[in-house]
Amino acid sequence: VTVDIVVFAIVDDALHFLIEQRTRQPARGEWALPEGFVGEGESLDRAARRVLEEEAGVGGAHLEQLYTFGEPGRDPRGRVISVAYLAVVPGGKAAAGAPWRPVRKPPALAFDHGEILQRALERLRTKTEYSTLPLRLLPDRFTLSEVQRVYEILLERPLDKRNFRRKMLALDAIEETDGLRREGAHRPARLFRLSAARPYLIKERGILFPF
Amino acid sequence: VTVDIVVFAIVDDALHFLIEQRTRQPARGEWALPEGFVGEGESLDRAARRVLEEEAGVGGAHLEQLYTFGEPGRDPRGRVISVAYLAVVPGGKAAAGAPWRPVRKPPALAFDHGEILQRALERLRTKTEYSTLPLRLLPDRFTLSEVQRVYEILLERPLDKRNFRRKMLALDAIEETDGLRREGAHRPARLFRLSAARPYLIKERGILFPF
DNA sequence: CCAAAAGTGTTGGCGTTACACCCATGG
DNA sequence: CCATGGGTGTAACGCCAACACTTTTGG
Repeated sequence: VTVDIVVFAIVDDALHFLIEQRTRQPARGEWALPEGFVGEGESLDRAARRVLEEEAGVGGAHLEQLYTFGEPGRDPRGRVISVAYLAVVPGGKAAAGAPWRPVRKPPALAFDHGEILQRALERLRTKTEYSTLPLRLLPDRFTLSEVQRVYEILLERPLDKRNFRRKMLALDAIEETDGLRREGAHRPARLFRLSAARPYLIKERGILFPF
Repeated sequence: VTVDIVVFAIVDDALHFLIEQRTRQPARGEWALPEGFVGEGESLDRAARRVLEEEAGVGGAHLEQLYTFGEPGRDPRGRVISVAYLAVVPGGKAAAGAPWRPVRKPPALAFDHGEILQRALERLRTKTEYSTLPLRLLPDRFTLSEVQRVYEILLERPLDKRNFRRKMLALDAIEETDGLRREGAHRPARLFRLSAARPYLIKERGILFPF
């Protein structure tokens, strides 16, 4: 049993994910998702967190279980069952030299990792619609315009500035700080942070039966 | 690695799930979810389907992966990782003598099966809001009132008849047949079936950004 | 003074909710 | 003829989407 992790970050105004070059057989030299065996006496969540930190060098990220892949032929080592995780890290922490790849044209990946990536993407995009998970892609302090840019990247369409701000603020997921960001020849932007009260919001109400 | 299955059905106008009495150690004699080891060369989905049919005697049900449980201490046999599945079967097929239990006051369950049940319930309720999964709880032919009753049981609140019918029909998930159900001293009810075109609908649009 | 991004309100339309009565049948 | 559940339409309201200009700063 292994854990595989799809780590997302925004790099250069585009959604990227993290890969590793495999150092051992099988698929030595090929690109793959960060992966590791689950240790004896180690929970799945802890294994995922460990792999994320050891293999990918990323700490404190949002991490959630995604799906479990267990097709018999998916790994040449024999029967390997892989519990896939989805991780989301702030763009700033994306180490400069790390092998981030754009999700728009991903490289060929070993095993069934391409399929895992697709499922992670689908989950991230779905959650963009009804949760504040995308806020995890932002650094500690951020402007509302940056939030909007992240949502636009994920949804792949432009959003109306006024409507976006009104809705985002109404969620109470972020709160003002007294900081300002000054950069460039224009009015400084108010800085926000995740609100302590409800840092991660999932809207429970659905589409079918709001009545 | 095992698969555990939470099988839901409507029995006596209440949501029930299926349990089994364990015939072997560990936890012999206790109640538990239908469970089985994943065979060599068997995919997880196929293992789940097999367990569902062999252990629970249910065929042709809707089946989907739910979550993977891997806490080190969850099974006294040692390290057992369990891929949990959610199954939904028509109420009619609920074998008369089968050990269905109401989800409202479930019996004590072995291992961490209580937790698995809770997560399955949460998923089913969430999907009730934005998909037509609940239609799988109905028999081959059904009336609109029966559909409404199922949704009311799952959501635990009454729904307006006219609004419900309008919305349900607008989804194109069910279609009229020319059959009627006559029972009791009142107007017969039109029978419907799952529509061939879109038997399982998930609304993609979310709450946050419909604009 | 100019360029560039930040910030701010209102209105029309559409979708949702609320609501009450007639229909068809069996006994 | 009466009891029972099946079946149907509309109007008011609230929410959402569309839309343009002023503010603040650096150069």
